[in-house]
Amino acid sequence: MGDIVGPMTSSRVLTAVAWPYANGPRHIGHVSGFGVPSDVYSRYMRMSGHQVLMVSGTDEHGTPISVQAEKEGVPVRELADKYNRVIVEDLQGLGLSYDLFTRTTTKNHYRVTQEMFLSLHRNGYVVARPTRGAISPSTGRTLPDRYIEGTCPICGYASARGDQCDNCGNQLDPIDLIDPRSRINGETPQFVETEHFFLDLPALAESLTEWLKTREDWRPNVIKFSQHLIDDLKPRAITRDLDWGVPVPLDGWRDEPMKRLYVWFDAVIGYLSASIEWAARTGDPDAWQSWWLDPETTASYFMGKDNIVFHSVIWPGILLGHNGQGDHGGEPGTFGVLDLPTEVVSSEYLTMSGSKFSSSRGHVIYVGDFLREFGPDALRYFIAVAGPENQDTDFTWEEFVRRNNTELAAQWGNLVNRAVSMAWKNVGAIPQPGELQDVDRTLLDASRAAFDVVGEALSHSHFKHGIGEVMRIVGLANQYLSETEPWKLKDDPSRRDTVLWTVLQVVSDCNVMFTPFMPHSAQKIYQMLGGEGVWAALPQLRTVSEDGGPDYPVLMGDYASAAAVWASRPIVPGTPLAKPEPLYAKLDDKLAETGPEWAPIEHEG
RNA sequence: GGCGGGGUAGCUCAGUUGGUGAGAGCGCACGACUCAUAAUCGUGAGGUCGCGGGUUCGAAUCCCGCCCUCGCUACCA
Repeated sequence: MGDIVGPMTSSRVLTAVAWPYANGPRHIGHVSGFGVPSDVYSRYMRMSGHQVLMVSGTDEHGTPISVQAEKEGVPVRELADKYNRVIVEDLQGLGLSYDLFTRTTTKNHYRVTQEMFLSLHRNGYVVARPTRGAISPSTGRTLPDRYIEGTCPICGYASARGDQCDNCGNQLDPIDLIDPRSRINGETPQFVETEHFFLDLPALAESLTEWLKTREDWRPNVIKFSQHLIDDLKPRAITRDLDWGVPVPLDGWRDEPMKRLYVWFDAVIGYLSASIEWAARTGDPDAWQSWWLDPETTASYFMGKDNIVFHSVIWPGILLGHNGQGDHGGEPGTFGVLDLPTEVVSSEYLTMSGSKFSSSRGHVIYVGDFLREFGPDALRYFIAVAGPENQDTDFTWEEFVRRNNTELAAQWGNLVNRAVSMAWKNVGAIPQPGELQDVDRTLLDASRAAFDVVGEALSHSHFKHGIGEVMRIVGLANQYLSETEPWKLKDDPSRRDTVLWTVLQVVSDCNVMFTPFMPHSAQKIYQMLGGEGVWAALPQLRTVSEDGGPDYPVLMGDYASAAAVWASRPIVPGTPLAKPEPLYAKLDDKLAETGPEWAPIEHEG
């Protein structure tokens, strides 16, 4: 059995995955940033014996969802329901193994969010103060800076955004714009004095700094960016003038129709509320505590780089304040002394033609469309091997077709196919090996050694390195077949069977190591080699109820009972084999030139 | 403007704490094999490691300056 490598000695792992925003369907850039990496990590951790709790949900509050609802002419809750379901189905289709994927519009989430707020308030880390902000006169809602445009007071550019002028690059305050107007409906914003609650980050700065000093193994961009932010913290408003969100649970505020908690304040609390909901749904309401109150638990957060500030500063600040561990102390809050993040893993951006995915510019490939045409493992493979792990990465159909056809299908799929075919044709079962030769042992040793190398890489979220090492073993196995030429050993069946057994064992090993990356095909290969039952469990879509609230869909799954273990699994000679079917379909080269109908490549002209 | 990431073979990228003659895949050329999804295996061509200085016995790898590019810049999510 392969050792659990690296510093991961704790047995419990909390995988906290960024919450997709439910104002529309998600594109492949989103899932390449948080979805697939967090799932590969969680599946690996489960296979190596850790108890994993992987939670997330759709983020459904905030101005953009209200705006989108008006645009579509539906009530805001209806809009949230619609995109919640679309996103849930996309993530299920990808095979992301959430222990619970829920949403922020549950009663449970409202309760947990309000308790967190109250704990912070009691400890004095949340304070009310008057502030001036823009609102829409027709709706009374907060108008975020970027929803305001006008003429730049510095350069005279007519379409400057409220926060920054795209023409001269200067940072702006929306109140300084000449002739300001709302980008939503063109009306003139009203700048009003209003009272809001602020998270007192300066009162948490010292504690945050001390904590951040202990975080040494984060990706460099995350740690540097965070340290820089902490040098200059200002109090941050955590309420908005809005009717869509979690109410402020204080007298005088509770029934105020236009005061709600800021969407980001409630969204990060989702990690905790989802854990609590998960515990309740599994019949042990206190089970979440093992992942939140035990400092030995590893808590790994996954997100795109635009979310770093919320996970490395704001959320830890909220936790410290709740725990009474800020610069002026306090009492542990409602939920006890909660663990801060151990790892904050941030991805860069998947770009298209060098720019961010953008639905408004037609630069978008939706997850649902992609899955319908190509299936989950082709996308998962691509993201793992060519995703934006360390730097912005351009998605091209040409690259996707090439990776799929020459790597996934030709190198790995064909190895499985040729090995199983030969054994099936000659023996009809997994052959009985004779005495091993050096060439056999060399390949087997390389394959076994890879478990530690790949495991080490995955435990540190080095996905490209991990999957590259597995592909290297696949290459060694193809070389091995060229050298040993089992198809020429008809007059030496014992040697032939030894070679076929060897290569099948290595196919099995590679399949174990590919399992976190491609659970769907891993299950098929497992069965192809005689395995029975569930090897790599997939998430299930369930409809659940909540007292006093409407039913809603969630993803859950019974992953612990799956057979997958991170170790070489001895294949059993004599196990009957069937004629194999190709696992990975090759794509038409024309796709590389034209793109699919639903996302055609635009040629310049 | 400030901060951060990149700039390595035609393309996409690896290159741990500076050290044997700089790597992989794809593409290209030639060859081998024919079990397999016309897959696989071998050989070869091809690089001033963005530019200019510096530290060092020695730098793609450290320091300084510059150029190009992408992103972030917190009350957008």
